[in-house]
Amino acid sequence: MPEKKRNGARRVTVKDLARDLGMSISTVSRAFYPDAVVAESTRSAVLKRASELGYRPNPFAQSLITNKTQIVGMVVSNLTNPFYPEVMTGLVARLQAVGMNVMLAVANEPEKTDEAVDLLLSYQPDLMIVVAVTLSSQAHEKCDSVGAPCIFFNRLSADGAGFGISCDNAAGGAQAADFLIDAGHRHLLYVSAFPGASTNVERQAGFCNRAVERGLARPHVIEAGLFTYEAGYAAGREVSRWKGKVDGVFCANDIVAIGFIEGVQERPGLRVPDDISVVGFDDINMANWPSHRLTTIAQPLSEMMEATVTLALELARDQKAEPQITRFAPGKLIERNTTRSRKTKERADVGG
Amino acid sequence: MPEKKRNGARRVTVKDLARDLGMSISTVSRAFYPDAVVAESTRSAVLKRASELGYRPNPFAQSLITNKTQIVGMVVSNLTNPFYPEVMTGLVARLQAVGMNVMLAVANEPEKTDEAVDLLLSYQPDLMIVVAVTLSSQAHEKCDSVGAPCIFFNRLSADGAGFGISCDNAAGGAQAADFLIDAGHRHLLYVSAFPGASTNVERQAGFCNRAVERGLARPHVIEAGLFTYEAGYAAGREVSRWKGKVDGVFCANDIVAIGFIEGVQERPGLRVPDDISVVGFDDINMANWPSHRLTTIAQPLSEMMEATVTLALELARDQKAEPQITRFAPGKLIERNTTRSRKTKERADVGG
DNA sequence: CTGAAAGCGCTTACAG
DNA sequence: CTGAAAGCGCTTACAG
Repeated sequence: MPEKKRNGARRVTVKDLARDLGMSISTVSRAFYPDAVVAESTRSAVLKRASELGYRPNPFAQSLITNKTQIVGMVVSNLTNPFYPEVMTGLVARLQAVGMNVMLAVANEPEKTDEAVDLLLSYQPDLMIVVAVTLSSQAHEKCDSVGAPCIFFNRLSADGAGFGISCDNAAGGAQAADFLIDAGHRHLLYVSAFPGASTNVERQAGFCNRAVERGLARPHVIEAGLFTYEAGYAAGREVSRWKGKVDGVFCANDIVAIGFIEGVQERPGLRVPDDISVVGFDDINMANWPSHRLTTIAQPLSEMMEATVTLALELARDQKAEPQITRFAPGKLIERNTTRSRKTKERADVGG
Repeated sequence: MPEKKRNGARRVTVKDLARDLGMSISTVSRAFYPDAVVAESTRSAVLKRASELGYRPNPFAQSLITNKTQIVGMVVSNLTNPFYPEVMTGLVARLQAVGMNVMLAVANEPEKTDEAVDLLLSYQPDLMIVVAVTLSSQAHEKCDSVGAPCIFFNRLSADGAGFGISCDNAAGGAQAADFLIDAGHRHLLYVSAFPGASTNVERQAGFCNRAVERGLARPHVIEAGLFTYEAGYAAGREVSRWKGKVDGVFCANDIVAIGFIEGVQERPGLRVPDDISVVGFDDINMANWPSHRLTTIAQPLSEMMEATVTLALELARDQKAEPQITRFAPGKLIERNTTRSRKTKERADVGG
């Protein structure tokens, strides 16, 4: 039996429901819009019967009229950093809860990002959420021009345009510097990840500037290049071969820090935290595993995700015209086993 | 300026394009369908102008007619297992490449799975891909009944229905048993994860049955309960306190194995691999990190993903009526640092 | 090979 | 408060 739909179960439409209820389709339709004017008794009758019959308005037909799709286009990359699966899951779950659907595109190769955005855009998402991706300015403009404003989550857009939800990374960097300096470290190093990422730039600036403010030499910087374990590991190996002394390290994020620690310990006799203290950023789950026990600064993730959903809802309703960047204060530094105090007795006494 | 659309850039429609080209909208429309009969010169003219003007057929309007959406609904959970971000990324990228869009739902709480599926279904996906989720049979039936067949990736459906892409987990389990037994282990243990998962059941059966075939006592089984680091860790701690001797362990997957190893070593003097060998399953990236160097069996992930995309394409075209399960042979066991031979001299001699 | 017309499943002014 | 009608952007028999 070819030429037959996979199965007979035709979807029930407004027409069916209207006939069943002996009403016009206009009335039935209105019942699904809280703001539409319709007798309360009519509405409840419609809704009741609809759920019995399993009727749901066809979102495609709806969007043809309303120009709203309830779709959010989400562009992600680099899910090898466990921070992002956490973000994705949290965001998608929250968005689902308010009735929005997430259409996903992955942009692992930067060259393909624009293409991925295009594909997404053909479904006319009400807005875009960009996670851990650097959008070309053409792509960004295109989104805006078809009416899908972009929210940049965590990493902000290169041109500073669009909506942004992030944490105060500079303050986080400063916090890391203060912690290391207070604990007696004098030879600081920043392990940079992707140099084009706002998160990286801000954490580095916050860290280095604070060190200088506190009277130290400007910290060394080594460029790992990416927000990955492998990049951190390679940086760690390199540092392990340095002549110059380094006693306190702040890494661009946790996964880089974890890689760095393993890389730096490749040199026999070089130990974390005995010889070098290492601080990460994000507080991913793994940072608390017994094998890592990484000292780190937590991102205020729930707040950031809530704010994103709230903003998404506003944007989907065409409000909130003015793009703006919202920053949340990072959490307190969580001291675990990859840092230790280097105070001499004397200094310790002075410091209280 | 309220009451004004976010910006003027109205999307260009067939009508616009037809007028511009001086053709009928029927002709223009046909140009986008390779099978439609239209003069080649006409088609290329249309396509050329379309790309100049940035025209793309509105997929919503299209799907209203064709009943095809090019959307695949993807249900995932447990992205804390790094295996799944790898899967998701790979699958989404490949699906994108063939022009399909992925609509994502996360089902972290089992109770909410049906709801998530419902939301997805309202967008009439051509098919569903279910990853690491146990679907209720109602949910599964509902998908089928609205014409969205399900592909279960890796973990098969509880009722064995639907399409499935998996690896031969039983063979993998047997492989683990052979490896451990050949290396002189005699006291085997299987660390079970989620007992309802087909992957878990099959790996366990393959492992235990092979051990018995080879003349050993049926291996012990400890139920960690979930496919997570934490579950593996807890199981490891418990095993570390056992009186009975265990020398060879096969864990339901890598992340459980990594947790198990750290948990079991909590007991002073108990070492992996010196006292206990541990084998995982999946060969996630992390298994090869210096801190883990986990002996494991790789999944034939690329093959599995390719097969999924091929099947998805067929299903989207209404072919392939008969649900079936496809299994790929697992990779060879990769020996790293969490296992070692326990052969006595004598036995080693005998074994060659 | 091309065009005019019907219709997919909805929403929304417009009357009443 | 409700209904008839127009129309969103497309595709696809049906004629020619």
